[in-house]
Amino acid sequence: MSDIIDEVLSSVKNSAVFKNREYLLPDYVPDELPHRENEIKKLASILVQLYRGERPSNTFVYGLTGTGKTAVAKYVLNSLQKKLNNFRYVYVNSRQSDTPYRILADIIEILGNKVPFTGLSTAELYRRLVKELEKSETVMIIVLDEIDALVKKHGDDILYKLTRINYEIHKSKVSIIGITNDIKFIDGLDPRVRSSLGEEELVFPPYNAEELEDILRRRSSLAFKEGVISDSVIKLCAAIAARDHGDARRALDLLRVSGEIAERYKKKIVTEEEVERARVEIERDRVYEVIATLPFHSKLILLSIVQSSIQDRRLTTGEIYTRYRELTSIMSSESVTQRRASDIINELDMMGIVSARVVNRGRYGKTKEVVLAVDRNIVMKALIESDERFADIRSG
DNA sequence: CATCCACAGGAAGATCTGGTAG
DNA sequence: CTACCAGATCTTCCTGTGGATG
Repeated sequence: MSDIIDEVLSSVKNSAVFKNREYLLPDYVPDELPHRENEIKKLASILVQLYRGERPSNTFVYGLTGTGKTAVAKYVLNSLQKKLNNFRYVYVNSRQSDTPYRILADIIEILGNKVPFTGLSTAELYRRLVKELEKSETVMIIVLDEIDALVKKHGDDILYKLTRINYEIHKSKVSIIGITNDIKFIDGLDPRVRSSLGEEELVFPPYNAEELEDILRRRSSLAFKEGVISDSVIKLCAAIAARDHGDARRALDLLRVSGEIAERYKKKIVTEEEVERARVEIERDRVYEVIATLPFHSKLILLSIVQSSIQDRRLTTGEIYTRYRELTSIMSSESVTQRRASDIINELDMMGIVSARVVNRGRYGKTKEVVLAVDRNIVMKALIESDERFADIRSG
């Protein structure tokens, strides 16, 4: 038994491919951020107010995913922290902590106080945060990453409260850095929030293919052994990611998974073939994961879509709902209303599992046309494996 | 050219879970 | 114990709508 474990362990230790895989993981923050020098400079010059103990302007940071927004923010704050000791900062990812309650709880916890996981009112948490800030006399920088996700779900109320917090505290000062992928989202904000949060703005352009190549080269020389990665593989990964709005994270993932695949098949070098496989595998894993964690009725709606799709025919909400009702009656389960089903279809669309678009068919009404956007076999696999209630339902 | 299909999707609130405070 | 809270999910009720068709 332990032979097997030893074998697996030694295969990782004596990897033929990787020198140090960590450098390719998404949460690794490199010592230098190539091609983001301008952004670093701009952000630093905003935050440099801290040097005089003043509150820096609230700042909006825009840029598509994988353009280095988070990395730059963390990098600048960490570097400043080392040089100046007169401020504190909190980083909150508002996709993970996607409720007002969690945001406040996270901030308070990082400040060093425990709060219950649930049960209090947000007003109470806000009060506690104020109290916590009044304990000491510092400048507090709050970084809210991916705030668009939060605002979409819960509105801009918390943002308003956070921007107003300076009027309630006297000893400390708070400054907010809001990071967003979605530029349009600013327009939907309450004008008061927009003006106070957007005192400064910083835009991150996507990386172009050359810049991506450079980044990949630097990282792969740290992560891979000599000669494993050829220049053409780098170029391919960069090209794929550049096509997808210059997402560096995507490019790095691609490179890492390609390496993992090469390793799994006991190859000594990574070729274009592994990159292609990696691309497929990354997408498949993402889809599987998303489906497996869906709520029960969302899964049922999805199953209805799979079962009623014949080739690439587009389905209407009504057709899907009819099949869904059949399924719930077979399973003797409750069913949700069509109103809810319509929202669920929209959710599946946003996750990229189906593609839905609203069409007007004149006399034949307004509806959504829905097609499955992923391989049905993966859908079935994910459904069957994630919930035993689907175990005996086969496609057809 | 008005009609009317087959829904879209907004608003408000109900129900339930899993919690706190005193 | 009571009173209360947030958040997820869902319902009920609703108004809105582009264009094929009679």
